[in-house]
Amino acid sequence: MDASPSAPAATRPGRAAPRAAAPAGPPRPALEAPTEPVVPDRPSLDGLEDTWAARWDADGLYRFDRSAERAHVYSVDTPPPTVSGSLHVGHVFSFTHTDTVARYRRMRGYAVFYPMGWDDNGLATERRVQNFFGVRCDPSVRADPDFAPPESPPKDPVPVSRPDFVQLCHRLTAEDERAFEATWRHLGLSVDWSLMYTTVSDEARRISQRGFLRLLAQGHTYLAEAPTQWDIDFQTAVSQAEMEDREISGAYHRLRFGRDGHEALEIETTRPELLPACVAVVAHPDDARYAPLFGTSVTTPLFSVRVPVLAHPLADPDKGSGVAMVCTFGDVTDVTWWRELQLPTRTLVGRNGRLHPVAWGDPGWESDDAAGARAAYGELEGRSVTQARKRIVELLAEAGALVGEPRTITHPVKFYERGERPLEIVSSRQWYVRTMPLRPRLLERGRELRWHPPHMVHRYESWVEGLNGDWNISRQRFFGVPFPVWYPVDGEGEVDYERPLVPVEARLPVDPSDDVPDGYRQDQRGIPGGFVGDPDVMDTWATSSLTPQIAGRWEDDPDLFGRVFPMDLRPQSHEIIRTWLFSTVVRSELEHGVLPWSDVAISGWVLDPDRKKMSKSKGNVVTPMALLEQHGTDAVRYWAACGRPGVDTAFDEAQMKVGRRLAIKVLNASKFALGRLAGAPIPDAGAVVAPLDLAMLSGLAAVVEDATSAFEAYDYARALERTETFFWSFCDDYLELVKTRAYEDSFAPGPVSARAALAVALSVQLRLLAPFVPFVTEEVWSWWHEGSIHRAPWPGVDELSPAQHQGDVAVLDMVASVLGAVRKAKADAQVSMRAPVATLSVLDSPERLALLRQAEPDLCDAGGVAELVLREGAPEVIVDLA
RNA sequence: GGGCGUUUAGCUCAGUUGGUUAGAGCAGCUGGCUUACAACCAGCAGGUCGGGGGUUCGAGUCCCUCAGCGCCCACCA
Repeated sequence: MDASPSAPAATRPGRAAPRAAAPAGPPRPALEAPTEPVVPDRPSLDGLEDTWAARWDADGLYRFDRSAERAHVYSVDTPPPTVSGSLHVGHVFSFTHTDTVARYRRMRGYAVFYPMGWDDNGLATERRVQNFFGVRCDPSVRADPDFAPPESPPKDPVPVSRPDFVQLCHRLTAEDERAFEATWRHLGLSVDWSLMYTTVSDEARRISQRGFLRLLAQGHTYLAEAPTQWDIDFQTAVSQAEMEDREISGAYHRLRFGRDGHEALEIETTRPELLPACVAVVAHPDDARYAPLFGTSVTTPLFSVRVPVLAHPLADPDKGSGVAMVCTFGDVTDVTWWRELQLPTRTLVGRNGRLHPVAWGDPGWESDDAAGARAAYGELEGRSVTQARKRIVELLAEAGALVGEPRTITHPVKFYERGERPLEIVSSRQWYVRTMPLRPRLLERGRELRWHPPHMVHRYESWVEGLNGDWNISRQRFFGVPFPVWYPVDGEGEVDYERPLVPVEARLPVDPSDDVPDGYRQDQRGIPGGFVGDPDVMDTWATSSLTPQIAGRWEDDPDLFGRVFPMDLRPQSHEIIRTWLFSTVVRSELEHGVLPWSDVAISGWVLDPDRKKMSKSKGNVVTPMALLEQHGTDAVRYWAACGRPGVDTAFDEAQMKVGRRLAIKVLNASKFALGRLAGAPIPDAGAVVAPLDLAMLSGLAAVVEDATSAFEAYDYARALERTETFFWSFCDDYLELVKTRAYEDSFAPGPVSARAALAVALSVQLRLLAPFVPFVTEEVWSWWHEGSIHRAPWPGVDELSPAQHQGDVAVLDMVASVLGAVRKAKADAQVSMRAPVATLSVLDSPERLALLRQAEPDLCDAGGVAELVLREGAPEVIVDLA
């Protein structure tokens, strides 16, 4: 509701009581007096984007006022788009939603902190750089001071050094970012470009590294050698949040395990190639079939390795034969069994996805037939997982250890979301953030957040509840934020991972592959008694989880940070709740002990007309700039703003055409209204006395209240819908009804009332529409105001006084319905709407006729009615055309 | 397997605590150059509100159940 202290909390019969006192907001901006209207002869939408975007920039219109106190600040944790190509229509959609909210808050008087960031850190960028230039990062290549990328991408990628590769990343992202910014300006996003940040900048790297060091100092992060989900193509570890299931085809292979003096034990597996890595077989503790075997051992075929038969509740009696073989590591269940049953480790698959050499017969690789195992493994070693699978099936069949034919199935397998081959689990050393102990707290925090729409909280909760391990933040990649850590090398040349060397915060950002830890010299790198730098970079989310801190310049500018953090709004799409939203909550909780924002607004996806998510791979992506130029920005924004919060919305050019019509209507209706106001001082709302005018303003007051409460609830779409509906009936009915009276060259109360009502109604409606169609409303506002509409106050019902106390909406409704009957009669008679009506007879109740009497002349003028007869009777309208 | 959302006119969608004959836009059809707007205006037609059951004086709205579609999560041998 209106926060202005001058706004009377008036209650009227039949209207809901004012809502509970709004939280202390900023003072309402003053509404400047209009100037003499100057209306173009032929108003047009063409070129408005360029004109006004340049003007807003020159005027610093959206500059954040950093002197504002926290209670008067509205801060937005804008999602930084990934710089790996181009923006798409989904960005336009969701960023428009946020922009309408930011514009609303600004008009409410808030100092809006609305930055833009570019996420140019990470694998997506590496991939784009590789393809764009035709290069491949090879850390073993030495940096070339005269390095230049190939003129055009060659067939075979050119290996380049890590520093040169990173330079190319910077170069390409900088180009992309310029194009992105141009698109956003054309879209009219009201961001403060002086707050722009990138996730690979020195500032972002400093904050990211500082955040890591704080986690380390407080024991929230640790280094561990452990089974790790590994992408064999990208050659990097992957966290749970970056994994997805894909249904692929596989096959059950039934294998025969030897038992001394007994019939063979049959087990089924989809990964027979991991048989050499088998460390146990398990069955369910309650499975009577296998209970006698618990505690005994069986022997693997081909490799003759004795493995124990163990009981574990995760074994499913209904799956396969009810016995599973445990390998290190075939899947995450193997990891669980390995950990909980304290099984030995026999790793097979290397980081390149091939089976590495194994010392059969040595400790850890004992076999009853080491020579046989060596021979069998010789057929597999060096092969890829799929090749090895094919070969071992042949070997098993030859050995008579394969029962029947493999049964083809389709089953879900874990993939890296960007990857092309199934993830393998390898043992590796990684940095982890302790999220598991935090889960109950994180669930509480999730419930404290205000979610828009509310049901999105379920996605967060199911994610947190389903976490199965701490957050792995190490990535074995090149273009990212390095870990600010070195390790001492002892006299034997062994790296001591237990005592990492860290820099003081004042040194950040550092690159440990280039910089030297305090107390060491560069020539001690990699030698006994010296040091080595941590070779990895952080997970992209380890940096992106700090966007509130980066945008708010945490520690670098404490005054600013104190005014914007915790932030008010996190806008984002639902697909990254488990990554960006979750990780941001984690970091804020660990570092600051608070939620990073009070509200989160989740936008839906843009679907193509076939109801599929729009994506590049389907080739159905329309570039935003082309769209904006074709339909006009306001039209595209209108389409976007019609998409309900959190609801997937069809890409619909027809809806953009509707938006364009609305924008044109705003021009034309304004031209009409303001044309009547030229040449004399514009009367204010106090001059509105005609019942029809008061009725219209009363209706508008209800729209203002509705639009305001909708925006407060982040339902921009409802605010637009209510405003738009009113605006069209305002044009179709009210403007037609008052046209004649407003044209009258007179200062009698009637004509003055009409002109005052037009001025007030236009002013209020333009401001209600400004967050949605910022260009056309600014254009029209400029015809009769000095300043920008986007710094004008959001309308309050007090502006429509005294109308809200005296108006009766029923007057306008009644008159409009009779006018509608007149129009229908003319349409039925196939005559012009201008055709005269000799006699218009209205039969109705005395009460309704009384409503009509209050606007008799307006009705007759609008309908071309010569004689109006009002009679009591059963409701009927008789139109007697001349 | 668990969960969330969704299903209203040919299409895209409103429908806020249950309350007259269920609304809008687009597309369609019929007319109209009307000094704000022909990039316009007026009018018409079009729906057993996914199926079934229940609560109620009254259900698109609340409850149960089934189905379709979409998504999220899951230990996937």
